[in-house]
Amino acid sequence: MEKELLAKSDQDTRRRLMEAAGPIFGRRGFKAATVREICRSAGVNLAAVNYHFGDKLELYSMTLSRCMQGGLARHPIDGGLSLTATGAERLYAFVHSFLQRILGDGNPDWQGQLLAREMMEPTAALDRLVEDLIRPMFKQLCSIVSELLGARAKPALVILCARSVVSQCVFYHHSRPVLQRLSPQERIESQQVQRLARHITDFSLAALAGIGSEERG
Amino acid sequence: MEKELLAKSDQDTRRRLMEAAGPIFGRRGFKAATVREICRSAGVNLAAVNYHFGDKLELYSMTLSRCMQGGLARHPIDGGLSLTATGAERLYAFVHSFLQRILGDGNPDWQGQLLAREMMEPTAALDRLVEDLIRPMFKQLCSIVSELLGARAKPALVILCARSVVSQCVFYHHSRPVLQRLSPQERIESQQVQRLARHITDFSLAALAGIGSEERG
Amino acid sequence: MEKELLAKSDQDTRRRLMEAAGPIFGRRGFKAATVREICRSAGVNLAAVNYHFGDKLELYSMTLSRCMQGGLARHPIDGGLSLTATGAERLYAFVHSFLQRILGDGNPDWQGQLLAREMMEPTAALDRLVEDLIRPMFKQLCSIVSELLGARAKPALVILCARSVVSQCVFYHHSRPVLQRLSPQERIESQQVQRLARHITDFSLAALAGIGSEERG
Amino acid sequence: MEKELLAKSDQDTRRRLMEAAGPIFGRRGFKAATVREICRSAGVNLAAVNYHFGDKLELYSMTLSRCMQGGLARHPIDGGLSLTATGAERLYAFVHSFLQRILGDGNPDWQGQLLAREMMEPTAALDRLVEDLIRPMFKQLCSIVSELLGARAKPALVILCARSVVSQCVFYHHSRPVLQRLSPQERIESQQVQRLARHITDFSLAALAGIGSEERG
DNA sequence: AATGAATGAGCCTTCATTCAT
DNA sequence: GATGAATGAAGGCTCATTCAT
Repeated sequence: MEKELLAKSDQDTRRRLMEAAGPIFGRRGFKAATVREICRSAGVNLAAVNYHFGDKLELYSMTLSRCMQGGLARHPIDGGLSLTATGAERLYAFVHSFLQRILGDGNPDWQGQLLAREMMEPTAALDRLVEDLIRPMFKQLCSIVSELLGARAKPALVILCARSVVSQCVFYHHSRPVLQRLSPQERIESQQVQRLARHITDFSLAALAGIGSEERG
Repeated sequence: MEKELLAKSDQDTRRRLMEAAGPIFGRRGFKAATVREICRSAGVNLAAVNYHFGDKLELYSMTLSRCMQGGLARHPIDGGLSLTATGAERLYAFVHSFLQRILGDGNPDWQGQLLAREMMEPTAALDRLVEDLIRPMFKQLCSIVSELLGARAKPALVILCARSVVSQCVFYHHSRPVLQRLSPQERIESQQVQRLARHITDFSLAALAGIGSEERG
Repeated sequence: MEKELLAKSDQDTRRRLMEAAGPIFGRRGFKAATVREICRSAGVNLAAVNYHFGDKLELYSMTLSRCMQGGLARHPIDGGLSLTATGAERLYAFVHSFLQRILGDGNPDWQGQLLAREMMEPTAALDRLVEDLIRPMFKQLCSIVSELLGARAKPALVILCARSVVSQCVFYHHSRPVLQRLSPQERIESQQVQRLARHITDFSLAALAGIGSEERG
Repeated sequence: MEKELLAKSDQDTRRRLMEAAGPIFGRRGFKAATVREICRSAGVNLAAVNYHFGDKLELYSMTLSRCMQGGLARHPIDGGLSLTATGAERLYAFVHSFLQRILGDGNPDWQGQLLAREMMEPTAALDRLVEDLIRPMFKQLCSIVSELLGARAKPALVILCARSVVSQCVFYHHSRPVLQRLSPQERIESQQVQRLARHITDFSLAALAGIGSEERG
């Protein structure tokens, strides 16, 4: 009856479980992650997952949605730019904050992995993820691209170009194991984020400046 | 007697296993796929995997490399270009054959999924895959990019630009579920491959034409 | 309801497993014994071994050490001798309790077989067995031998003589099948234990009295 | 059709199998030894065991009986002593040749292990082993003991004493793993055979000289 | 006569889940 | 409300054996 005095004070078992589940689901994937490992990591009883969440899948869903909300809160889409920023500045800000989110140091990438897995092997949770998080972000990028394209900004071209920009960012996350093997000496880490953001921005600015203005030979 | 009329047409248990393993590993991933399901699907005995491949990982490894070699055979990197092709033509050929390999073909999507999974969650098989297939392909792209950059082709820049090109291609595969939800009306299928290849090439050509020659404002 | 009437009388699955494991490991050996047979014999679920012991080897290890401790508890090394006992009395007590342990008791032969197997074909469990149980027992025998040798008790000789004593005891167990075939009419059973203990003690006392004092002819 | 020219010339596959089977059965035991390992070691096809011997058990039986015959041929029971040898000399010769057989260097003990296993877990083959090999050897030892006991040589005492002698020899084989752990620094190898034979003989001679002549107090 | 290929039974282990306090 | 104990289903793998040349 003095249980409340212990660290595992009653109801926060739920919270501990979700905090432990995030990295493990992220690293291992839904199937390969085990309830045992999560419970051990959370320091709770093996039966706690079924008791608090019913089953493994429900714990996964909860973890995923909590992860989304957290990511959105920590890295606002517009990175706190002034309204007078140029298109190039806004593009750099977008790219840099995107890279920061998926390559950054604080949380060791499990959030990125968790979302990336969900994107490859979608569950019902992906629909909400797209509407709440991804679509707003993509619309913002489209407006930046649109501004940079100026008169050439037809809707179809804007979307294609926005995809070209964002693809360069996610590439460094999705393909990281391949990149590490192709260039073992290069460290794709947080110190490199600036350099990568600079290149992606430059590449994209040049592309946006040139595309559509001349006919292809 | 001659043979059984349908199953086990020759002594091709090995081939049957690999053909059955591809889609299953692709759909489920290495861990979640079961040897039992693969054997059932191949119509062979459960122990056949051990006999022919030693263990599950080796079967996976073989399947993976056969999958990529098959893709390369059907869509050679240079798409049958003449030696007099311009840099722009070679870039288009590269991009188009790449997209064809991962989006086109009759085969559903299991080949793409298989490779995408391996890149996100590498097993021991990735090392061989990178050395045997990815690195040569990447080097070829680097030579194209280098030609297009001309005098500005410093090694570091060439690599970054090659990544920017290839990232736009893989994006359409890795992020397909997200794209389908962002633009439900758009059908990202083999008919679209030409249009996408055209855009990626144009975007990249413009970028390669402009990058490094002028300072960013 | 109270409980089930017969099986699973308490929460003694652990104990039931160890009791079932003893005879089976003894009869079949570690490798040939199967977890399935042990669980069936114990009336518990197949996964209980993993839950309670981690794996088969740990169950074996526990069974082994419990078996030897049980034997020691039933037949203490010094057989309840007074402190004023002579060396000859202590030697007889040692030999008699040793034989009782491996030949006597109601239990059939599985305890002896279990230990004999482990000594011939050691697993990781033997190390612990030697340190915890065999070495103390051997040291006790050495002290008895040392007392009987008196002034001739050089360390090397003490060890060799102690081995000579203990070897005569274990022989009746290890070589039982051969002895039964050599002397079919003789019943090597618990009734004979006293007679055998008497011979081994006499033989060893005479040896210890004579060895080292005279040159061999 | 030129198969006869190869090393695996036709029929000696049988011989190769039996030669390979001996050490493997000896080291691992019947159950733990695998047909695969034996065939690989013999350099023959996996199916050869079943083809030549019907099954694994028959190969084991053949190997065992061949091993017995070989052991008998190499180490004659009486070690080539002159007929004028004293009892003490004959006892030493017996002990030394016995130890040589089970601890000696030439064949790395697999024969001893094979026989020891058969003694602990007898199959039908043990009967023959006892009659052909062990009983003659034991009778010879009895005659030596009888000579040394002189007037005290009652049949029952002779047998008990002969067992006490032989038990000290086999002990160094059966309990070798325990001895290695009890005295890790001591190397129980062929160089030691002489020293051990000397001790066992001295111990036994002293015992035989003293036993039965005086009453135990 | 001899073998590469294939098989089915069985092994130990792991898993998410449920039960009985 | 929360947990240690127990469970049944399944997984990958190994084995001796048989089949089809």
